[in-house]
Amino acid sequence: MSKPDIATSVPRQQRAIATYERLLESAGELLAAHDFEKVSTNLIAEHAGVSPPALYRYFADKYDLIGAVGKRWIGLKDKLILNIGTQIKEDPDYVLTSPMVEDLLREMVAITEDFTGGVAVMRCLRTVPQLNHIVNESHDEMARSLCEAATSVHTELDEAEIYRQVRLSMEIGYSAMEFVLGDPSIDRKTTLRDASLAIAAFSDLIQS
Amino acid sequence: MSKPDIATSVPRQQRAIATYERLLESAGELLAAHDFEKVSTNLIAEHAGVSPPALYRYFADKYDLIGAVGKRWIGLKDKLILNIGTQIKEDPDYVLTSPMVEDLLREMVAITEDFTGGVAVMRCLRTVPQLNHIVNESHDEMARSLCEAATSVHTELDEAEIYRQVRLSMEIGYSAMEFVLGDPSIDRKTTLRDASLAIAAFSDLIQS
DNA sequence: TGTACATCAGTGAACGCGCGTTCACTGATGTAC
DNA sequence: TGTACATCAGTGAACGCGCGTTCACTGATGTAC
Repeated sequence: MSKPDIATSVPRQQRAIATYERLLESAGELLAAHDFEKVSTNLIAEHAGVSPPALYRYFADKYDLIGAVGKRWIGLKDKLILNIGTQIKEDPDYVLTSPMVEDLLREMVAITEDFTGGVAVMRCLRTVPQLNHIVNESHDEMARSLCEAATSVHTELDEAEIYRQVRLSMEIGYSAMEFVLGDPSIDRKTTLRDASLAIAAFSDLIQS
Repeated sequence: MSKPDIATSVPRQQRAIATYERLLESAGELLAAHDFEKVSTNLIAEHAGVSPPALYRYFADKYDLIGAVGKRWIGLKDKLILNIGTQIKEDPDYVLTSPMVEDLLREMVAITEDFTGGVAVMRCLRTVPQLNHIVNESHDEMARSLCEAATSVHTELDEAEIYRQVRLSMEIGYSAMEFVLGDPSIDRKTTLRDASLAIAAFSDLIQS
């Protein structure tokens, strides 16, 4: 699924794995420094120290490459959410509160800042039509997962309604992250607290 | 300011005004049907029934043209916000409530749907780096305006804090609009209500 | 009211550019005997 | 342990394409006398 083109191959030799990794890193570094449209395949290859055709051995096209970078970042972020689902299932008395949502947002912001080019990657996942499905699929998967965990423990909850609430929470969380990461002059702590209060205001999963 | 290049001119003759308007309309119609990157200047000109160079009489470049479309839409949206500022100033007892915010969001959604290519225009204002400043300037201007209105009437409010809250409200409102406009399967009414509750949860301007 | 003239509006053809991508190829690596 | 061979990894050069934009020009409009 992540390798749509049968012509692309998975790196096997050490040298190949190193090249693959350098391509991903280069894409991240270049996205951090330039607008998406300036980051061409030729530039990525050059920055990675390989010739342009080398890129097409591992990636079907430009979007497949940038998408692979995006999936790495989004995977880190998703792990935090999946953890919450696990805790809900394991402990029937587990309750989410808005400070916990605030911590979650802060951790996600930290992950994004640690990830090379993370802020730019986050932006262009939302921004580039060909990459959009990656965010949508992740949000959908995460919402389903949380939803399934919550309704399996609290059977009185309406699944469709919880799903909708979680999806909206993710949209709000994502935009709050983009807001604080995009404008360093914003009071980050207060803004993330407000965003968590905002989410708590309508979510049945969060104790107010 | 909206005509950065001195070589571009304002349309004077009736024929010219018609051409100018057709270019804006064409851009909107094409954005509604195709991804931003597929909407080229040549395509816009063709769709408007003029030759490509005609476009450069009125617009410095592609972004100036798309930006002009964006400013039209954003101007309609901003009028609603400015109205609220006016009401705050005129009536010292005027209080905002979350249902009022919900109505505001609904009106903005309606305006966007009525505007040709509005949903696409909204997206690419956020999406295209060269157009980003238009949204940022509008949000900043609107936040300042509301802030000034509120603090002139309620002098106990902290201006910087109110500004931050209003900016965050706008980010959340914008993303809620993108969410419901981008996915027709979402329960629109409930989601806009939740978004208004979310905003009310942290805003000192809104009575809870 | 008619005409001369300045300015405005729009055209046809072509441009340079950099993009993503492909081709035919060479060199590197790993493996079987 | 050495060698032959298959496969993997990466290269140099070039491609077609469509983009945004410009140039030198013609035709349309409005205005002054």
